[in-house]
Amino acid sequence: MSKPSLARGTRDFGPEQMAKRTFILETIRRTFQLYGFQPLETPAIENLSVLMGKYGEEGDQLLFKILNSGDYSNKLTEQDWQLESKELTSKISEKGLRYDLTVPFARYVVMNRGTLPLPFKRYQIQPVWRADRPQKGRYREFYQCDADVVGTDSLLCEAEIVLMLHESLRNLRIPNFRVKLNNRKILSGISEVIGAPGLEGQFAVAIDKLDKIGKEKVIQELLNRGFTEENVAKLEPIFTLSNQAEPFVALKQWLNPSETGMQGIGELEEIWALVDGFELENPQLEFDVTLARGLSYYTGAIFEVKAHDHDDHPVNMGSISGGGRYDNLTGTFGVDGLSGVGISLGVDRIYDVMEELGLFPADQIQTTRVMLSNFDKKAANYGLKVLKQIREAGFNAEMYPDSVKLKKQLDFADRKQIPFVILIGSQEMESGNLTLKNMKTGEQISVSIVEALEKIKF
RNA sequence: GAGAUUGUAGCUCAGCUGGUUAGAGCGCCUGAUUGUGGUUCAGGAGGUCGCGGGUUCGAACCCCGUCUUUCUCCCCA
Repeated sequence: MSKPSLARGTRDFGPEQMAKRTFILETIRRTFQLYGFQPLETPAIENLSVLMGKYGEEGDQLLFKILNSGDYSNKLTEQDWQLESKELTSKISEKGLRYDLTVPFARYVVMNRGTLPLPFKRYQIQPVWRADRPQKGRYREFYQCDADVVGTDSLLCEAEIVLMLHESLRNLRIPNFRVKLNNRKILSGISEVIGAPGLEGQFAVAIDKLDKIGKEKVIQELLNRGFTEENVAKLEPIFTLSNQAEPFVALKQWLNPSETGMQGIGELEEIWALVDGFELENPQLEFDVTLARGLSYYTGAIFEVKAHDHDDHPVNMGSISGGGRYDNLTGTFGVDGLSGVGISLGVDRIYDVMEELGLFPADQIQTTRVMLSNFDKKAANYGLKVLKQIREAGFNAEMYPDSVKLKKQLDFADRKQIPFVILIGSQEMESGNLTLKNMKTGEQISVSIVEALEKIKF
C-alpha cells in the first residue's frame, strides 16, 4: 500500500477554504449577472483539434493531453515509435483538458452561431488546466471566471468591463487594485514608427517586462530579438510617457505617422470618455503603454488587473485578471467577422491575495447551527421530531448519530464550532422541555421548542 | 523546457563528523467525570526518516536516479 498523494500543482479545498472560495465565486457570478451576462459551461475535455495552435507553440506544450482510450498503441508501426514526441502525440492522443475558457467559448459560438442572440454576452466559471511548473500564484488546475461579449465592436463593452472589474473587486472587499489598459494597435503603431513593422509581437513581449526588469534590460532584450540600434533609439519617448499627466497628447504626436496607432489612441480615449460618463466612483484605471500580454489573439484593448496592498503597493502575485479584444477569434474555426472582448478573473490568485492581505470577512464557515445530543435510542427517536422542526424553521441542524458519551458529543460540537446543543434525555422527555446549551458561554436553560427556536436565532 | 531548493509522527520542527532502540511541542486516543466541550492532571498510541538503487562493518545523514515542495527564468490567472 502506497501513501496517497496529490498530483503536482493541484490542491484539496476543505470546508474552511470552500467557504472562502464560494464567497469569491458567488460574488463574481452576481456581478457578472448584474451586467447582463448569461451562464455557459463547456466540457473539461475538448478535442485537441480545437485546442492546438490557439496558444502558440508554448501553449501547445502546456496542454494536458489525454491518452486515447483502449489499446492506443495497437495501430502504431515501428516507424511511429521513432517519431518525435510531438508527432507521436498526435497519433496516440486526440483529446485534451481545456487550457482557458475563451477558446471553448469561441467553439461554442461557432457551433451555435445560427441560434445565438447577438451580441452574445456570456460568463463562464470553471476550472482550467495547464501543464505549467507550479510556483507562487500558479497552479496546474485553477478556476477562471470569464465574461465575454461577442458580436459587437462597440467600445461600450470595454467601458463596461472596466466598471465590472471595479464592482467585482469592491464587492470582494479588495479596496486597492489597478486596472491597466492598453491597446494592441498602439503597440503596432509604435513598431511602425520605430521602423520595425511586423516585429510587434517581439516588441510586445519585451516591453511588457519594463516594470519588472527595467529599461536597460528591455533594450538588451529588444536587440536580442532582432531590433536594430536605430529602432531602439527611436523608442526613447516610451520611457518618459508614463510620467506625463496627459500621456495621450504626447503619444499622438509620436504616433502621428501611424494610422493604426492613432486608431488605438482614439479607441482608448473613447473608452475613457465612456467610463467618465458612467460616473464611476474613484476609478483605479490606468493607461500603461508597456502592457502587452503574450496571448496572440488580442487585437484591440488589453486589460490587466493587479491587486495592491493596504499601502497601495502592488502585491507580488502576478495579475489577478486579464483580457482584451480579439477581432477574429472565431476565424480559426471558419467564421470570420465576429469580434469579441472579454476578461478573465483568476479565483485562485484572488484567494491568495485576499489571504495574504487578510481581507476575508470573518464568519464565512457554513456550519451546523444546532446539534441534538443522542443520549440513547429512545431519546434520539424523541429528538428526531425536534430536529425536523428546527430544520423547518430554517436552521442548519444535525443529530449526533451514535449514542456515545455526552463528553464525546459535546467535544464534537465544539470542534465543529456549533454554537448550540440541545440535550434530550429522560428528564427532558418527562418534562416536555428541551435543555438548550450555548456552547460559547456554557449557559444552559430549560425551554420549549418554540423558545429554543427564538434563542438560536442570535 | 532550464536553474536553484525542500521532504523525519496527523501538524510545526530538532536530530552533532556516518555509530546503540530517531526525539520535542502541538494534536490525537483512554481515564480522572455512567448527563456536559473548552482548562487541568495521569497514562497511551503513532515513524518503511518521500521512493528506488549504490558506497560502507554500519546511512535520516554520503553518491546516483526518481517523485514532491518552494522560488527564479520562460510564459501566464
